[in-house]
Amino acid sequence: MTHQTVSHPARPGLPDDPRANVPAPTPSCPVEITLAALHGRWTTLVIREFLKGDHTFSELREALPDLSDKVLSDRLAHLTNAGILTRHREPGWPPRVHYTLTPHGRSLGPVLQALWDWGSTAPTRHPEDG
Amino acid sequence: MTHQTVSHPARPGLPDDPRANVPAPTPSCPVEITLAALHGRWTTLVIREFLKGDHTFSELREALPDLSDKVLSDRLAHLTNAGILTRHREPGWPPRVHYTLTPHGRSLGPVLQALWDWGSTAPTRHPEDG
DNA sequence: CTGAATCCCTGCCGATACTG
DNA sequence: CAGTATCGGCAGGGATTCAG
Repeated sequence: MTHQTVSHPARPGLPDDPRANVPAPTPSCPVEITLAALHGRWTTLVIREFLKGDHTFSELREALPDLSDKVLSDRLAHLTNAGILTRHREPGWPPRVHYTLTPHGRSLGPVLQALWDWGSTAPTRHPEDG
Repeated sequence: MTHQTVSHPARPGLPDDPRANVPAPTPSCPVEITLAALHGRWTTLVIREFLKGDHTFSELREALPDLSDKVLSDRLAHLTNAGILTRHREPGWPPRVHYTLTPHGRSLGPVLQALWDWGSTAPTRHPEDG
């Protein structure tokens, strides 16, 4: 599709939705939901691997050698829980677990694209402040 | 603008840019740059206030009563440092500091919109896992 | 009024060792 | 092979207090 049919408010980023009028960060805010899904180191890189195709645990380990087993396991559980991945354990030996991107997970593509686009147009960087 | 003129790769979220082939999370990745800009609790809500218009320190305190002075100060410094806000100290008394969104900061609108849109289409939520 | 300094508590991430 | 259990370091964020 080339264009979304959801109602576009006059000012981008300011949807006229009741959930937008929040006095504090709340998990029910859609923006927070997305940031929570992407939360954590390595998470976006893991999603990026899945945008190329599905993987098993070992394949991911090869693709991201600096990522420890524990954190990889955490990320996969987190993303599965968020409805971004589905887990499929293949019977037999050796045990192999296959992870696949759900349609909802694949729809993260444009989101990552938006993040990439903005980050590519950075003006002047100020290294301090962290 | 209604439409971006940057080259769109065949698969969204998978730009054919050398910076995309990273073996580990690195600050030079545009996605990481954007996530770093939005990083921290309250950050997106502060940006949201500025999408409505510029504010002083006190006005922000009124708009976000549950946000402590220290964290507000941290966020403003962070966003100023990231080129999203500009700081203007008005002479005279009482001291007032005016913060304004830069063009680069205003261009975060579509990014927040993308985050909102994806978070609005969440399928089934699994409360566990945090 | 604006914002920096300090203290404490919590949660993330990495490394290692262990289990089905 | 694919995880879980545990521990330690470190950075984030809230409350309070102090300064320009």
